[in-house]
Amino acid sequence: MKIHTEAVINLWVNSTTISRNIDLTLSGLHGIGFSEYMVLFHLMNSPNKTLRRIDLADAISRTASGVTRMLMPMEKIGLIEKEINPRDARVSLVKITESGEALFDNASISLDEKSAHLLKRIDNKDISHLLKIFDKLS
Amino acid sequence: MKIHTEAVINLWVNSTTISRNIDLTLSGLHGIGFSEYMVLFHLMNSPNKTLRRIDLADAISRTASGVTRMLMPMEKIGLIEKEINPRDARVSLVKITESGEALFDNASISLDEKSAHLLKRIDNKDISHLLKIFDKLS
DNA sequence: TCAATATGCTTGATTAGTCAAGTATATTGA
DNA sequence: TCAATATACTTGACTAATCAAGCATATTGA
Repeated sequence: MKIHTEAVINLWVNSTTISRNIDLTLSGLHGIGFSEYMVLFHLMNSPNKTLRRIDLADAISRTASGVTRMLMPMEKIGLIEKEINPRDARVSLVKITESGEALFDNASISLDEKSAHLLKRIDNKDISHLLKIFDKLS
Repeated sequence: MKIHTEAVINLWVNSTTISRNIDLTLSGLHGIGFSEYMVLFHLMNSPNKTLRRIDLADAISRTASGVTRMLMPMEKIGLIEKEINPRDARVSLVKITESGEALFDNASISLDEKSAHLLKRIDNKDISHLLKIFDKLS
């Protein structure tokens, strides 16, 4: 078997297992899944903590309609809010709320713990190497 | 941000992008998604090319009912078939068919090409290192 | 021995996501 | 200028997966 294929399969297997695990942890403790966490994560790391829906879709590898559906309950429970773009009326901006930020901060602590646990068999040097490799991918 | 968390997030982001890409390739060329390919993959690597549904579920990080639903169309189009376990009537074994094997072989070629393309920016030494790190995870 | 529990699987109801089509607005180029 | 095209988003119809409940069979321990 070709090593690239082996790498891709291993990537799939491990990330599937890991994200399932994290989904369970986050939803149990904070009521959101890994995808919702990633939405908040991208918002937190954006200028003005605001993003266009289409860019959000791109960031989390989902379609525009997937994002629309996903944000509906998140807006309902007050994690995010809509903002208008005065320059372009087609655009609907998404902004994280105060309570969204608070939840994100708490969820981040849980994620830190869980991540450390999930990767406990990998030493720090290998983790750094892993990050360097991922950097080359993007 | 903690490096373990960063690694987990990068793993998620990259594997999401990559599996989306592979889904498109495989479904366009062979009519199956990455998950279906992984089912065939695990069957091919099992003694007798046969597995219990519950072990399959475990291997691809899905629930038992997810596997039941997923295998229905795969059986319909003749990629897999049911086998009885004479020792335990609760169990329904899954076996890959001849035509399933043929499709798997063809799909593997496409996957090889696509994987090489997706990881083209990573050199072979890094790929090997990546595999070693993944080994430690399991 | 056989009631209690555990295991393997399927099904009904629900949720999450996709695609294709539609709406509204913006941009482009003859 | 303004028709043609492109972009951002939403919606309806569908597909895929989940969970909880249920059924059948196996295993366990008093």
